[in-house]
Amino acid sequence: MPNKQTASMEDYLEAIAKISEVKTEVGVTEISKRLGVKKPSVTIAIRKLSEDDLVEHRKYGSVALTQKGQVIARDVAHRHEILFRFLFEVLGVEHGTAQEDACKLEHGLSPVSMQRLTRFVEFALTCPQEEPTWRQGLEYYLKHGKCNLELLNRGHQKRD
Amino acid sequence: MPNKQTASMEDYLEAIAKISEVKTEVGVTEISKRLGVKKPSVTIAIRKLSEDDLVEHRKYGSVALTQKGQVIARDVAHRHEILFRFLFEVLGVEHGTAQEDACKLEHGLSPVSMQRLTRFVEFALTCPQEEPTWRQGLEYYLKHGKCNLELLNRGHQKRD
DNA sequence: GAAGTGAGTTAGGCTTTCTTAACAATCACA
DNA sequence: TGTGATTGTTAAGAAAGCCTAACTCACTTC
Repeated sequence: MPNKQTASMEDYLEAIAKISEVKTEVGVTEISKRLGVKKPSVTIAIRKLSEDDLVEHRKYGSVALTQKGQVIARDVAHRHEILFRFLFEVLGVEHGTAQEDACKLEHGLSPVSMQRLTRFVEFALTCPQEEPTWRQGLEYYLKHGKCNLELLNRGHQKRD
Repeated sequence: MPNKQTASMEDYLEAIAKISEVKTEVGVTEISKRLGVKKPSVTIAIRKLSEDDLVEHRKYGSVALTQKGQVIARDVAHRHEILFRFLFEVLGVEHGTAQEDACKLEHGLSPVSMQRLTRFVEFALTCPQEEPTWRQGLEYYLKHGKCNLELLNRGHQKRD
């Protein structure tokens, strides 16, 4: 039972994970700043996560993810990462916007679609290194809203 | 002032629009079935939308979108459509899942990203008709998780 | 060791969205 | 025309998330 969490709770878990990459102690204030919510909201969220065994927390102490919490946090972060890369690197969306959008989308995509998107992003960023045409064609299309026919013709020859 | 609506209200508007494509009268029960919520929820939502001048509604009568309501509904439907086509036609996600996911994502994407995605989907589905390699390559990658090198080599020759 | 400061918590309240249960209007048709 | 089924509405309330205000705790500093 991977203990399905709400979008909001997933955000808290993700935030805690991100902060503990950088700091040894994760505090309520830090989480509150990162997520743009007030401290009481954090306290309450932590209580809930704690009841679900996703974080470790003693009153007035610092917060830490449990094993279970880490699993979910990693999953969310992964979803975020993929979406961000898709928006930023493939579609060329501006950095900040891509981050914001990834934050919102990361909770709505089914595992199946996520898996497909992951593959797609990998494909887009690694596979066609020696085949510049389609990424170039995409870039052109994103910019101009129509195909670059010249590029298309240049890029390949009819075989037999 | 385009009267920013919540995800939920957008769903109601979209549903009303979809139903009125098929039926002359849009009823509470119909909306309720389509969105999978109970009728009182619909009544309340309609009251709210009515206060915002997005739907026309007399007690016990049928519901209709106003001009303003139609604008928003069309926009939501468009976002849905693009996301669906991306998931279904480009990524090959199963029809039902693609619909569900599109429903969730359609509220979270910024206009900028949406515009880019639209372009991308157009590009993917129309441009490379004479250039089978990249879609084929993608298909292969989605299935096997790695590049089809043979296809890559077959698809183009080094120029000069 | 008392006082002040910053961090964390509790209490109470608001909004959104949904629910169930009970009531009211409308319509079809005998 | 009256009655029963369908449709729509009201009332009351629950859950999730957020907020402000007011409190408590812990830690530093003199």
